[in-house]
Amino acid sequence: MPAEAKTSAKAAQPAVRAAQPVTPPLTERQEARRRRILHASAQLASRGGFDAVQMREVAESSQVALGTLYRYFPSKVHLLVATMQDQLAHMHGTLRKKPPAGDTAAERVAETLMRAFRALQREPHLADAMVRALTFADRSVSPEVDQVSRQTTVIILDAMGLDDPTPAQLSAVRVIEHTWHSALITWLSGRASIAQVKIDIETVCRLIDLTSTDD
Amino acid sequence: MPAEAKTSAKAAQPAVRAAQPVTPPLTERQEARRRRILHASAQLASRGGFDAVQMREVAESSQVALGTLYRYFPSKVHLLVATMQDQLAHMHGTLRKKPPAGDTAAERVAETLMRAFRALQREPHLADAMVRALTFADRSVSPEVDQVSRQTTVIILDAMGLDDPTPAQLSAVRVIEHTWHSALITWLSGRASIAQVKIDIETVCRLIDLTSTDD
DNA sequence: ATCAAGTCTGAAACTTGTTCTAGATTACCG
DNA sequence: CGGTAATCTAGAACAAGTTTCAGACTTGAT
Repeated sequence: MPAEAKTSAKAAQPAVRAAQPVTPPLTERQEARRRRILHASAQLASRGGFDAVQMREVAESSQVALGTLYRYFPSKVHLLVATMQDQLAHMHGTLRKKPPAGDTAAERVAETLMRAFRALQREPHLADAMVRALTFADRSVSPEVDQVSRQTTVIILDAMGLDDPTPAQLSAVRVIEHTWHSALITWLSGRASIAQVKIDIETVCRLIDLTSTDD
Repeated sequence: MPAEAKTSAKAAQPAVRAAQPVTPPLTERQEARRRRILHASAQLASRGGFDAVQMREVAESSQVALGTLYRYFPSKVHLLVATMQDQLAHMHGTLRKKPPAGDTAAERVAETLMRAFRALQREPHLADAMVRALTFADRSVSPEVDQVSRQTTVIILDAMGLDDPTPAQLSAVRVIEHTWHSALITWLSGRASIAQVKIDIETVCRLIDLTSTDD
């Protein structure tokens, strides 16, 4: 049974279950299919954003039957969130190579996020598709969205240079993530400029300084 | 021509235009129709959230033809954002009556937001519909979403007790709004507890203190 | 009161996400 | 190799948002 296909229908189990733990063995061809699907998804998204990722087209592009696509990713949102996980992994790798150079944790986090932001600016449609999916996701996608969130947290903590953060620091990180997502949305929907997003990120990163002295 | 019907199609004008300025005279019956629609929308949303607001049902409930519904609100998202504007106005009125009592601006803002949060908890499905619509909105809804954002800003500045905020304070307010929206989403999708949202709000409100001393 | 323009209605059509089905194909076990 | 269960395919079918259209109704101006 392919990766995300655990919660197959959206009417069934109310309970949450882990997304990582057990990845039932994927045969090579299945792995290849999964990869083709994600690739097609990213490609279509890079063109027209969320709306351009049409399930029939993804299926066709990736040489897979519609039913199979739905077996791998139980909904369009699942697919796009998985696409985001994929891209995030890339980005984390890239970021690791050149760690941010700021003096303070706040500066390094801001720099890291701005770097990520510039990467998103290169593929604004892709960014649109992924971010919209992420915020539109309902409970049935929670495990996957949570995974993205955890991954983001790791990236930020990395930038801060922390191994075991205090609760106050985790709160600050959560708020930074909130701001990050929401600022992206306002940018994507044309309600905020790039400069504005930069300011917001820098502003929220000040919270980090607050946690070293205060609380 | 009814209120939001300015940008009638989504393929037409790329330009943004004001939502408030000119409200071409609405006859009484039109005003009544608009009200019925918003009422039906809120009612359906209060049951099953975003998914339960089905355009055909809204039309039927409000005794209006489907085509008419679309003339008043060019999409489901427009409708729900308008519903949110409506509810926000209510809330602002309610909040005005009992201003928050905290000593610092940060406390008052946090208290105000928590009060709003408790109101949303009373109608979680309605909250779901409105917030999901807000974050899912694409550029064609920008003016309306912006209006909601401005309204929220006013509420927060009210709580801070400010007349003309500095740029730094406006940044802080924007970050608070980001956090507010995103925290709501994590709560609505079951990824964060009420307590967690409270902490996030309190955390981000500290930024306000930062703007009085620093910068 | 009457006419023209604009609005509203009811119903059908179209689009795209999602589900379902019957029949091939593939993977694995003995 | 043969059999069986799981997977995949093609395609129809369904659901809900959106568009379209012909005809009835309102409104406002003359």
